[in-house]
Amino acid sequence: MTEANSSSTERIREKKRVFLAREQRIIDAALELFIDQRIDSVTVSKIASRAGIGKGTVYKHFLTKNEILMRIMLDYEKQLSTNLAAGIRKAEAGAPGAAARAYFESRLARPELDRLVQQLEVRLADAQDVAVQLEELHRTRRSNEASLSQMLTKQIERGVLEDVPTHYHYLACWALAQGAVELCFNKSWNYRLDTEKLMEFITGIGMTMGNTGQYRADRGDPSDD
Amino acid sequence: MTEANSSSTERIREKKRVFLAREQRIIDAALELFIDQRIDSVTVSKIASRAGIGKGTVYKHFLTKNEILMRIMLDYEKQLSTNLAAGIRKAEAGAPGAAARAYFESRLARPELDRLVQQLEVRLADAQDVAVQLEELHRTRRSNEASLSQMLTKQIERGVLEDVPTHYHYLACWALAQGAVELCFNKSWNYRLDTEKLMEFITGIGMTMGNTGQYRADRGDPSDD
Amino acid sequence: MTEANSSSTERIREKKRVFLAREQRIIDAALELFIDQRIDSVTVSKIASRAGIGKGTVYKHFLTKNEILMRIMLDYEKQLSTNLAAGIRKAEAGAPGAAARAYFESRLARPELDRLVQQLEVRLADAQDVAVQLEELHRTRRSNEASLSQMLTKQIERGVLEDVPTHYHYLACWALAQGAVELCFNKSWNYRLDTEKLMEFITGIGMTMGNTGQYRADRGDPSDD
Amino acid sequence: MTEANSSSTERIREKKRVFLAREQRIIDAALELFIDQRIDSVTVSKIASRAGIGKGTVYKHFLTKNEILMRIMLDYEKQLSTNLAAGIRKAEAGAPGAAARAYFESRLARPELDRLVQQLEVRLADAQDVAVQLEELHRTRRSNEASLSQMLTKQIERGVLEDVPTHYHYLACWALAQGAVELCFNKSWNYRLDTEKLMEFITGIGMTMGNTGQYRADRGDPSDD
DNA sequence: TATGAATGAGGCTTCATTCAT
DNA sequence: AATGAATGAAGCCTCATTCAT
Repeated sequence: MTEANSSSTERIREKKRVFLAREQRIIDAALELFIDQRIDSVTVSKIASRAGIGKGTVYKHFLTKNEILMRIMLDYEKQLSTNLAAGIRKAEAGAPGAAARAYFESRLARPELDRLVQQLEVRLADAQDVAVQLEELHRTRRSNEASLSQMLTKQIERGVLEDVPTHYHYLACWALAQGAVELCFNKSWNYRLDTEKLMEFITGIGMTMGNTGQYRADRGDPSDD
Repeated sequence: MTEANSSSTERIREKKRVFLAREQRIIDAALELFIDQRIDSVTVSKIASRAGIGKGTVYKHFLTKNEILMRIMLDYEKQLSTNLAAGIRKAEAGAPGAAARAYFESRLARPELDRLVQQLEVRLADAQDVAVQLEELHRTRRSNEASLSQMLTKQIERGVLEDVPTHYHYLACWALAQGAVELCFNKSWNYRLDTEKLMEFITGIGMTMGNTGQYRADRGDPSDD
Repeated sequence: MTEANSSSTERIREKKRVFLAREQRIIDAALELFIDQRIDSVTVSKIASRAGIGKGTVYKHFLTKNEILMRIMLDYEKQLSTNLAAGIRKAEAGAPGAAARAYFESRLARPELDRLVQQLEVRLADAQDVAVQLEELHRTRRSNEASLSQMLTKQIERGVLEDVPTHYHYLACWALAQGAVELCFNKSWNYRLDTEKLMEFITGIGMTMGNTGQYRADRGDPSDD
Repeated sequence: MTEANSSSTERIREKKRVFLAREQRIIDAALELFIDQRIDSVTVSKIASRAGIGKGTVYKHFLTKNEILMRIMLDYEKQLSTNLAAGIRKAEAGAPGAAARAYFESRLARPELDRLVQQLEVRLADAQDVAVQLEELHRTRRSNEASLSQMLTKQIERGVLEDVPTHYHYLACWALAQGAVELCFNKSWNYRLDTEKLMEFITGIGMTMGNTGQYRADRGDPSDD
């Protein structure tokens, strides 16, 4: 019996594993398509076909097309959140600017993905389905604010940062990162080929923006951290 | 005959005037709708109806729907370009940061419009029709680069700005402005109500970003300029 | 100018006429299909194709498929209501049973249509679109109740009908007519070929049901009325 | 061996019992769902899930979804048939109207179920699968006609009923019952709350419809029979 | 010249049924 | 034997664009 049980349990686990793997295949297929082509030219049919499954199967995993988009956003946000948290810890351990650096590097690591998520968010803004999940996403995002504020308050007290509401600092960061990502793809400018150095320059700005100027934050080689 | 000629000429002119006025009405109607509601819920029908004309008439003015979007972008870009040029002149007349300020203020004057144009650009990126016009738009944009570079080079020589390629400076500006606009509408953050002050703070950053720190750029009351 | 005006007016009228004619063609096509085959095997595509127009055109006339069904119901109900009203007038003019006869004859004139409407009603019962129109239909129906009640009250006072709430009488009528229609199509029974006489028999019952028995209502030749 | 055999037989029987019990669970689940919600919103999935089994298992019991519907109809018809037979026996034992009463009471006992069966029948009318079973259902129904006719003939001879073909009498009954059931659910009328009394009134009509008027059939307390 | 009715490709979603495990 | 993931046909609806009047 024990053997039978364990084998049955294992089979169930195996099934779950396969199921989740297929779900990931759908996500991956969607991602590839979204990055390859215009968002609204990506249809459920194309996603299914690229994932190598039938159209109907997609709906075993996601209730609506929007849920696929949502899932991509949530996955991305989770990763970003983790990286930011690590950066905040470093910053509190005495490396001012580490949080900003972590944030920028995380978002600029795969700018095409970051940009995709930005665009998905616009598209899902008014979607009735996934409205709940979207609100949850926003809440998740805001949940980082507390620790950010705490860290920034300390730096303001130490005179490193300008004495403005803490959210001025991190929202400015958000904005610059957002724009930096967009910059990577803007047809007007991307004929420039030194994107990497440019992004480093911008990251540097992100790390020192709002500084009082009494101290210069470390803008040395990123590999320092 | 002369009279007849002139009256005929006038009649033609009048016709042209009416025609152009209607074209503007179409653009205005489209703009209002785009800002009011989700971009892809704006149909040619709605535009025509709000402009007070028939759907078919729209196609006497624009070959495709995309051309309307294109036109909105071009009009906006032209205005922005004018404002920036004025800023550059001021900057060369001895007000470092004036160009950046002009740029930020121009884009942040009607952030909803700026954002709309950003989104339209994404949407038109791969459109086959209007591809030519899009390229023209990009060229227009780049045409400011020469004067910007000239101005920035001077500031670098004077030691005001970091000695990096000039486009680093203005692209960072572009990015921050881009993100600032997006910030105004992001659902995660816009529960903040002091948008105006925040935008001022960011404008200040935009004006000093990339500064060497030897000099502090004017960040005083905007009305100073 | 007058001529121009009148010709323009006429042209507009002509257009309206053509438009309405096409609308009727859609209704007719739908009706034919609904009567020919199972209700849910009738698709918008089929309707359009039988009406000789494109699928999209249907949606110029009706917002949803359900609105087509609704329209069929409303048209039918209007006719029925008119006929019933005439019957009530006759009854009040001294022909007891005339109302019931009018009602039965109206519904049994085209039983396949009456049955279709019954089925459509079931199908539309929970439809979110057309919910308003459905409620209106119900109100229209009920609006006949007042005059029916008045007439029946008189007959009760004269001792012709049993002294029960007036709606017992007309609802019983409704039920019998409803069932009679269904009877015409029931596969278990319709091997009988004397449908006409059977319906006459049932109409007779409808006219006398609820009678006290003191008087025998006229059940003679229908052409008497 | 005998023991082994008997135990094996028992095991087979047990299996059969379990199998049939599950089949009943499927039927019951389907019934509950059909009565709860719109017919076409009931899917095989829902049925299986409410029956507490897997979707695939349903297809071990029924070849198609339609067969489930068919089974519901057959079960219902069987019950109705039994009740009617009892009524006929009573009528022949001297209680004219007992058959009609039995029929009405049987159908009006659970009008929602009766109505469901009516609707299922419409839906299955042209189904290719179950066509055979449907024909069988019709035959079952008709099989009552012989005894009904016999009984009615006697009553016609006794002058109780009008001298028309016997099927006129029972088909009129069928029609009234059919309509009465529909009446219970019609949205236009069901704001009335005295359904029970109304149904009694209609049952009374059903019992006397087609009577010559020389005798008044018993319309007293139902519990008399 | 202005119009708007007509079009139909194409998008999303549902669900009865199959079949490998 | 029981399961439920996979399938894909088919339905409804939208909307940019055309063209006859």
